[in-house]
Amino acid sequence: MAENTGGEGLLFLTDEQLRKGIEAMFFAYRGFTADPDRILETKDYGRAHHRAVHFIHRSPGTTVSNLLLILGVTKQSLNRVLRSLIDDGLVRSEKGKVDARERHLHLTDKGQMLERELSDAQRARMRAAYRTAGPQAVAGFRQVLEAMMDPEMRRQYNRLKEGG
Amino acid sequence: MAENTGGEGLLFLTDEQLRKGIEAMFFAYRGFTADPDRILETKDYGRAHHRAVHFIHRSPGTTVSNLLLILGVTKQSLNRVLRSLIDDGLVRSEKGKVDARERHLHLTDKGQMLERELSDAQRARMRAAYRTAGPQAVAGFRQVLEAMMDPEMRRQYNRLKEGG
DNA sequence: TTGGAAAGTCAACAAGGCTGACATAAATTC
DNA sequence: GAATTTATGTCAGCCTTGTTGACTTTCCAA
Repeated sequence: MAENTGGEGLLFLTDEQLRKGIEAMFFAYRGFTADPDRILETKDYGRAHHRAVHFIHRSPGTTVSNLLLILGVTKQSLNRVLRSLIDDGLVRSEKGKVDARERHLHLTDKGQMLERELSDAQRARMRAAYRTAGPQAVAGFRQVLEAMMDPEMRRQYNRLKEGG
Repeated sequence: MAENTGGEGLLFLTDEQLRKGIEAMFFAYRGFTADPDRILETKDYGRAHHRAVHFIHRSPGTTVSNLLLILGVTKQSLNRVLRSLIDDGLVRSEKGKVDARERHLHLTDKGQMLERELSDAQRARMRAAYRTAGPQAVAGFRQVLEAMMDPEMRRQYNRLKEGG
């Protein structure tokens, strides 16, 4: 079957093409989470912990509210996860100095270690995929993903993208 | 910040680049599931039902074992979902003619209707993203996703890709 | 000083994963 | 033909991670 996904600028969006994209997202996301999941399992954490650790690492000193926005879960759900990370000494929560209602979140050294382990694994897979596909494919990959986001999430993504 | 994701064939895989890819996957997957999730909510189904319906539609007459392979869950987990779909008259389960131990799964008309509704929504978003990003980006998108899959999942994906 | 925002907590619930144990029918092997 | 294996289904119980609702404490700002 001729794929016709080439760069000739034609529209080619058959249902078949779109379905393949949908299934690619499904199977790829499984791969994407597989390595961290294996690590987390050995440590009695889950994906929710990974996400929190990732974004705290990404934006040290971020507040709970901000994290809620990014993760898109309820504070009760996030709190449960943060609670265990704080109790286990991976995350430090500090009262804000300008606004003392806010809690600013940081990874401890122990938290950094877990983050490192998880992101090393995830980056390794991403790196391998990027190498296999090549730079041009990577640019396209990012473009399509970005276009697939909800506008609000795209805002969050771009905010993070430019160091912040 | 110069992005340097262009097509000049150099290696550019900084941790920063990889992190962006990781976050793009995270946020994009949220968008990817958002529309079906909204529809499913109104019908008291979840993502697990969507996945079952999708792959039964995709491979009519598929067996329970095959579905287990593709979805990567336990039979107990799948059974709970199939049970409700069968009881609600969306899926028909038939004893195999050559091997009567197997159950062959089909969508009923009602099941086809739900599948249509869900996939229309998901395709609409995918189509919009593809249009925005352009054909060349789409090819790259698919290449990277494919490279990101576990080998076993890539096999499943390719099996499905070529009608079947 | 009071209203509302930020955060935390308790309780209860649901979806959808998981394991383990067991049942049944049918196919396959010995 | 008997024994074993395979495909499926089901019961029971557990876990994670999401949800809603109610309530409190803290504290900024009008």
